[in-house]
Amino acid sequence: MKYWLMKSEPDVFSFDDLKACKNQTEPWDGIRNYQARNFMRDEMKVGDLVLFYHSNTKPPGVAGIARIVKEAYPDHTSWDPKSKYFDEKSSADNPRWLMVDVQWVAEFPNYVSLDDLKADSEEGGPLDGLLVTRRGSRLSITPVEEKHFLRICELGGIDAASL
DNA sequence: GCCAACGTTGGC
DNA sequence: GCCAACGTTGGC
Repeated sequence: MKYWLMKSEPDVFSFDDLKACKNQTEPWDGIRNYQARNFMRDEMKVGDLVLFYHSNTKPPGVAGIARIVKEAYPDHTSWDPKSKYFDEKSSADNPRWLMVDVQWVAEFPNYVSLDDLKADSEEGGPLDGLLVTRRGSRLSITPVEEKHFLRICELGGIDAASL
């Protein structure tokens, strides 16, 4: 099993929004970055756990845990001219973009802010090497090492063994 | 709202 | 295949 961090702007789609979805599950559409797409296509499996990160908000940080419940399949918004995610180079016959289905799992009792993450990301710290705290990191889907995932659960106040 | 960092596009 | 121009992300 792998671990991931996925960014979403809460004004667009928040962790609470995911909880309110039918079956607490929603397709993660709109990914238009090849590196992120390739992670979904090549590495994401059902059962992988996801840190749900709120970007472009105050403060940015991890709101809780989600889970991959459906592996990569074509993102239909990419060939819908009415969608803001429309890409004229994508079609149903030859889809360029993919999405996965994500299910809400548990909210962190303690929101883990970006400052909290940074505080542990210094050299030799428990989150040393975490991609999201690297300068200039803009990738919306990043892999997370197991030890980092466990530490962030600890900061969030959730026993990872209970997931 | 600013802007640094990074990705994509397209002319050559 | 290079790289300048442009667009986007996302913290601040």
